[in-house]
Amino acid sequence: MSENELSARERIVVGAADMLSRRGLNATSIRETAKHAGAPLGSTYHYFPDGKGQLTAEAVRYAGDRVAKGLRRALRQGPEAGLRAYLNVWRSIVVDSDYRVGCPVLAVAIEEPEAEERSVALQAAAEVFDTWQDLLAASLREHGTPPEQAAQLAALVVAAAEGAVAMCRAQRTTAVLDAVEAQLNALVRAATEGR
Amino acid sequence: MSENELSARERIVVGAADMLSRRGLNATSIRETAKHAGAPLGSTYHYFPDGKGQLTAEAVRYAGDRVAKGLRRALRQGPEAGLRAYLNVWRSIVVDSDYRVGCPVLAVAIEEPEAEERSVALQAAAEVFDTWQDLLAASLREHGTPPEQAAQLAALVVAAAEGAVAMCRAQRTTAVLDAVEAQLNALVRAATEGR
DNA sequence: GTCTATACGAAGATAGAC
DNA sequence: GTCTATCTTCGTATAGAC
Repeated sequence: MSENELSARERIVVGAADMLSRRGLNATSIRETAKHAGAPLGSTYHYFPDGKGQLTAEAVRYAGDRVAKGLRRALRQGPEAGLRAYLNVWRSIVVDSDYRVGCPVLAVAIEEPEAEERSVALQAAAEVFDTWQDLLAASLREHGTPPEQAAQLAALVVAAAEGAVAMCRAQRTTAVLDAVEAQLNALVRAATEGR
Repeated sequence: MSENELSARERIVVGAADMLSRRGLNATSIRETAKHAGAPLGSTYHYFPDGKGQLTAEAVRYAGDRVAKGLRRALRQGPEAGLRAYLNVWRSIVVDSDYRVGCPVLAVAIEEPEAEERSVALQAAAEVFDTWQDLLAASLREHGTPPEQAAQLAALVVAAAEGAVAMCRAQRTTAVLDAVEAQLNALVRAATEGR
């Protein structure tokens, strides 16, 4: 809301997203998130009265929105450009961090919610995945891909990117990301060939 | 090693793999793993003197070997059968657990190793991913797929399955897994068409 | 060789001082 | 309204009794 520098609340959310993408949900403590943002522990419970779940959900939505924004822009030049941009985002994140950073949404998706009711953070993760898929699928449809094929291919793209990022981190190579990009590129091209 | 019932050590490893696949690495405590296996906490440090890293690495290898064994068997009937079996394993795991269980190897892959040196558990995860890819790629090559294409397609299959499992857990639907299966099936069929 | 008891730190969360 | 101090629980790990 201020012109240039982020508010304490924003710094906490951004920091939480970063920690999630490095260490996973459980290893991301509110304590350290606050410290990293230069805020006292009590502040986090002032800004996020519902505790860790609420903060995590906001961090997931923040990260999801950033990727979606970039994807939307790239998709204006067509599905192939969108795919390239999408995969490049993930490749940059992985390589620039020396294989230490991955996807914060995935990190939240793989941890069992403690309570019976569905956690708000997991809900947020599902919505982010849906958004990414829908953006890709809509663009494919607009470029001549039949609806069902478009939805399937969009799901494959998102799933493969998520898996590839995690695998590349373990293997400390971009090999899987490169292979996935080659295969998906060919698929998207074929699916939009007739225009 | 005994005929039918598992040793305490084996029960600990199996339980650790299960907890990893539900809650992730950090939320899988040695304490609870021991309790779940009916063993005292001290025992785990007797069996796994190097602590949590060692136990985690063994759990990852255990889970990886189980999947690899099933995959190897299914691949005897060709790449399409192998793909079907591979995806069915993951679908069963996700659905039978009411979307609470995922892949323990992925869980280990996404958490930053604390020390500078590469953790033994992360190393184990990388090896499991490699094994799965290699099995699929070899089968594809044996059925006429050119080597580079076989390697790329195998990487896509493993990455997409990993991502799809995580996404399905968040969304509480098998939609992504279904979409991924349809797309990969067509790809594998096309890649082995000439036989 | 197995396990009880414990050390020590850090987690989530809150009460209540400023 | 912001933050300090603290409660309670749980984490890894170990010392040393059986």
